[in-house]
Amino acid sequence: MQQDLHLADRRNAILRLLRGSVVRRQEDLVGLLHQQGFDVTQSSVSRDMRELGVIKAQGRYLPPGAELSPVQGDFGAVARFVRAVLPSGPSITVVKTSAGAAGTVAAVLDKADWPEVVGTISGDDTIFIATQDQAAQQRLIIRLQSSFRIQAA
Amino acid sequence: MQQDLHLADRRNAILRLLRGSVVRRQEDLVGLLHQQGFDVTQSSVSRDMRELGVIKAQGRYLPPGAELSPVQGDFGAVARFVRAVLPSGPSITVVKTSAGAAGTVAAVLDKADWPEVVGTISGDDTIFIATQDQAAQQRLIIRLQSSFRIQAA
DNA sequence: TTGTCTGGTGCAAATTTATGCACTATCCTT
DNA sequence: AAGGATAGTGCATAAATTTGCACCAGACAA
Repeated sequence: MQQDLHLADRRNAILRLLRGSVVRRQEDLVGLLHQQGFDVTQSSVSRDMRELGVIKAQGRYLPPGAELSPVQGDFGAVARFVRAVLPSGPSITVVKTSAGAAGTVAAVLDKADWPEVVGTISGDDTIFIATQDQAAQQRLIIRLQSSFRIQAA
Repeated sequence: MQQDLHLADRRNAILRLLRGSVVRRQEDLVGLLHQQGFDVTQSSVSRDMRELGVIKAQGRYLPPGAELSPVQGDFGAVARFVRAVLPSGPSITVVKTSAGAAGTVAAVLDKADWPEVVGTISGDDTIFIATQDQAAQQRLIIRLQSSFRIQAA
């Protein structure tokens, strides 16, 4: 199907559109494509999405490879300040942040009010989080890594 | 809500389940959660998905951070062999692969039968792709980068 | 204790997305 | 040239996900 420019061009256009604008529904894309002269229906867009490997996260579509721009609530806002998550003994977990950011990150953690957390105290670039036992500590670490998008130890 | 173990534990369970199994529908997750003793409906799972920042790609749900293990068709299978995509003049694009993988990757490209591609030849770790002109070359490069998840030059 | 307020939830309806089917254009093979 | 595969698509419908609303339980203040 060497001369099927329509399909190929449309898919390129979709990738471009996803990079440039916030697309929440396939119908939105149909509208944008129409503006660019592509006459297509939601059915085909749905198929294009599958073929292109488009991702849906946080309620919007993203081109493959555009990873991690989306974030979850407050965590995303402070994730970039988090440097490491480390266990200390069976019940203390230490979170290292960039200088001066500990308080901000700790505030978000406190607000989240996770059940594993018994208490937290924070310095300038370090947060200590106390959990009841090792099981809770492990759950907490998994959760922290997930929330801040940190690669597993 | 410090003692709301239900919600917190359920969300941890969801993350764990998403890591361990292929979940294509929220109902699937409802079933898996029931097996683990969580009594919950699809409605809540939908809300959990949003809160957790779960991603849907290639028709399945993935935990945040678990990036793109899934792939699009054949491309994903060979993506890890692709080392670089480079333009050479206005119509030739060179794809560098790991040793011995060029043939395999080229086969996938040929099968894809993209409209921009005029022809390809491959050696041991290199593939030359000919396009009609620079415009086609540019589209091709974008597409290759997207398909193989390579960061833009 | 009693009245409020809030978060979490299920239910059912609304909204969105996926897909079976039919149709068309092309490509291949003979 | 004719016959038979194939890919791409729209339409209509099925399937899946989101959301408005009401309710309930626990937290809190009076």
